[in-house]
Amino acid sequence: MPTDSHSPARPTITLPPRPSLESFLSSAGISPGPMTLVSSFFADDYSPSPSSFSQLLAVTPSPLFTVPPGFSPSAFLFSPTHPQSPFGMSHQQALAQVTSEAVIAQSQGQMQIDEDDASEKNVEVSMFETSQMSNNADKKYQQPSSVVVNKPADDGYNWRKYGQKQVKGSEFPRSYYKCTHLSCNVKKKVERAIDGHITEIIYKGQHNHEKPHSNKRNKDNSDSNESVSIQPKSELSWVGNSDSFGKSFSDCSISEDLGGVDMREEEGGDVEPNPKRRQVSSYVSSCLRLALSYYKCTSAGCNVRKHIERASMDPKAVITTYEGKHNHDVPASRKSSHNTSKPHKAVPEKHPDMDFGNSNQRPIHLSLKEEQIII
DNA sequence: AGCCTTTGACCAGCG
DNA sequence: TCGCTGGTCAAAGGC
Repeated sequence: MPTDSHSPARPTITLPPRPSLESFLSSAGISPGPMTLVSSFFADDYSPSPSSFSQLLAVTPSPLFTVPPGFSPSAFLFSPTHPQSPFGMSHQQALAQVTSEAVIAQSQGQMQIDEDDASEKNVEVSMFETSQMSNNADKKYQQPSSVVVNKPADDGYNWRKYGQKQVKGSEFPRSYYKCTHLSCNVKKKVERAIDGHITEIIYKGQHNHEKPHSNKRNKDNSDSNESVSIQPKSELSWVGNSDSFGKSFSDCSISEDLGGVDMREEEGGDVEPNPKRRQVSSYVSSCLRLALSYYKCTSAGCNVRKHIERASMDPKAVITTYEGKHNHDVPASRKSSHNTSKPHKAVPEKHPDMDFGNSNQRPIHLSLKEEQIII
């Protein structure tokens, strides 16, 4: 049994500053600071009818960047209705650029594991759709597509599925893939949400080769309608239903209060909500909210609720909103995912999602989550 | 023909 | 030791 078959610590990966990303953000007047790159994912199979599948990038408060004064979220939200950003970059291009940053970092082992600072500025990456996005972002965007649930995310490499396992607490199995490249031992696990969307891709090992060129199979992947929607995996347990997924999202009635979308800092946070953050928050809240699915924290006595919604400004964007504050600590087994100093095993859960530890809930959180890179 | 997915069985780790 | 669970193997079949 190879040593990498064990469950090692799942360190939080910190994306190092990368020039292209920085320049991209700086072009928007965004400087490094407490901000988060938020991504809402288009999810076609949420839709009752086939439609395009892509991704939406937005920026909301996060530990990574700061919204400058005068920042206009509407100017930074990329959507099909705002295909061209103020930075001369379509949202697809922006997506491609940002996501490719992550993939490059992953593939080159450049993600830095910063255990000491992980909670403050980590970017957890859970999705890799990037090379395909990079290459075919615009094209993909225009193409109708449906999610092919049985295929892994195309990250540019070729994978062979070698196993599938029913994961406790999930209706969907976990799939195991190996890189098909000769002598490359990279593996990945693909976990899926109850709705069939990929929620987490865990890479194990590093590719010792370049990404394959467009061979037939790869081309097929690239040109296929395959896409995935990935939501950051929850650190808490949630119950709920997704029955409302797929509901019509043509109207944009906003009736819920926006208290749950207050952008606040992590627990302990001292932090006064940045007006500009609120701007983002309010914008997202008032313009994008369409209830799709509701989840409730399974912890006894905890009334925190999570809404997964489709953005009205773009029906393919999925927005997660948290309502309330956890009155309990993060379950120990899940805490360990933040405590990268100790190995831990994956924790079964009923639904994928994100959490913010014991912190105040954030409405939207784009968490690019890279589980582990084992050399 | 080659590569892939599927699927049941097997193995190891852990409580 | 036993049962549970996650990870892997490998045969079978499909594309």
